[in-house]
Amino acid sequence: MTSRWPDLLQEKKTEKEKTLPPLPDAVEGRVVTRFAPNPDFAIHLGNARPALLSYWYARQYKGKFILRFEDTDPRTKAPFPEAYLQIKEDLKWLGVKWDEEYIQSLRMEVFYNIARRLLEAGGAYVDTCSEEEFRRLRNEGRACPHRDSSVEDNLERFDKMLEGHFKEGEAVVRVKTDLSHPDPSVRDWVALRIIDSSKTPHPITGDKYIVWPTYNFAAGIDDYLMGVTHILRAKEHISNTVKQGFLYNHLKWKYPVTIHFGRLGLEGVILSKSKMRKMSSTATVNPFNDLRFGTIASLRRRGIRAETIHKVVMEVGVKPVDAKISLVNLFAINRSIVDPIARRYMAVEDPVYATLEFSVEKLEAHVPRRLGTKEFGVYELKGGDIIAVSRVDLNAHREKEFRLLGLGNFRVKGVVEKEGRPLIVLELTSLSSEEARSRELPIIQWVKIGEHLPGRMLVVNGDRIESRSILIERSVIEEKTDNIIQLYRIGFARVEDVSEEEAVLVYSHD
RNA sequence: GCCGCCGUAGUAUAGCCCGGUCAAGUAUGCGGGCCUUUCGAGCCCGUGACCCGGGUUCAAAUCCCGGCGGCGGCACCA
Repeated sequence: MTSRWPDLLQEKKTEKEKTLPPLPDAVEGRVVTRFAPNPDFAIHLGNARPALLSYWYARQYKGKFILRFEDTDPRTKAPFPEAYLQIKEDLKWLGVKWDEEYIQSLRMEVFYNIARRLLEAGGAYVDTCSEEEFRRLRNEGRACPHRDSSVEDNLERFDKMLEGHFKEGEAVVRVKTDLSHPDPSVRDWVALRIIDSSKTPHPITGDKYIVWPTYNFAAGIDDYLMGVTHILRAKEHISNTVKQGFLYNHLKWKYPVTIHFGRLGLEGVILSKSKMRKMSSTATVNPFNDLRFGTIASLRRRGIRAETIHKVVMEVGVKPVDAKISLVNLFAINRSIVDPIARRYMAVEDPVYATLEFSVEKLEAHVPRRLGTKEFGVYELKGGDIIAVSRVDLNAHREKEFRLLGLGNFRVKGVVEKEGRPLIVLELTSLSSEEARSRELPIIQWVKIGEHLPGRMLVVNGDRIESRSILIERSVIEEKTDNIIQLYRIGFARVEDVSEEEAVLVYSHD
């Protein structure tokens, strides 16, 4: 008994790090999970939850993880050809690796075969009632006349569906469930329907198929055929689990262990796929990473790191409650990750030009590049050199002394004209940073002309994206695309593109 | 029509399943202080909350009942 006490004490101390709870009925080496996105758009933060949790569990139990594209609606959720690739890229970026990959639109014969088996088993029927008629009967808990058709009739009419004898809406295959089920949407749900793919061709199979499985039919079948043992998905699928249960009973299959967790929302960005689709219809380059979107591609472009998304998803875990994270909190997590690694640069907006006046021959500036290191940007300044500062800073401190970061303390002495333009004259008062601190002088950043690079910084402002022009230290040229940097007194930004002529940045957060 | 979830500080949330360790944790905000080379970054300290009513219990944020309030999902989308 006494020997157990030290263990207990130690556990208390180390329990800070969140871990995933054990997966029910999981056997090491036998776990199979899947992520099954619809390629009608890129995935967003909400999708990262099932993707990461499914992948993490598969890995934790040394099992298998499957990526499956569920693209069986060319009509109302027409897949985006580019989305298949984008989703794979997003998953890779998130650190998710899949062992197998499937595309449901290439498995249509599989679905048709199971449909025949189901019809043969008497577990389904071809229904040619109108939608309204069926709905009326169903709401009263009554059977539609086709429910009692013979197996032969059903098979024959299913073949007619495949052969194109019916138009959209004229025939569906329904799974027999329970006409008195309290949830009307469960009653004899639709397994296959007709979509006229000559009107709305599928990006992969074109107009080859006109009978398409619904989500519940296709996903239910594939989960079984692919040997999925554990389904991790959001609560919105609870009623789908009930529906698929009837399918599994007809076919004498055992349903996988299912875990339903809450939805993960992000405030301050657009998460609605239909809205994003509409907005991106005019996109010229990449339709998926508009900075206002909550897609993984957009967050990434905005400088959010995969590790940040991992933390958020781990934090919300597999709990059934919905979670809504604010952009501010996402930024806070991201900042803690990015702050130690981001190099610092000075950049100014709306530049005002100034020349420095001092009595020594030259000045040397040391601009700290990286926290806690001896890495500096070093500048030598001689009389007559020109620097730029932000207009707002100059206006705010015109009357007072201020410190130019890494250089010295100055005050505005006057204005001279040079080549027809006004040039502010700044007079050195002291080099001492101690003095600046003790007198609480404001510190502002500056850029030496001649060692600068013009730049643009994209900033999300409400529902608009602004492009602000800046001058930035030329040494930013050493940064690579996707690096996160910090601009003094402005905030963190991601390097989108940098060349000899221009730096393009995307603003992340303070 | 049906199914389900949630109401914790200004905001977003943890804790609730397995009641006591919760005079309630974290982030952000706000107030104050600190920072060897200088930041709207960081660090430290402080501030501030369990929807209402009843019940069970020695003990309830946690269980039960009722009320009020907010939200989500399904139906030939996935």
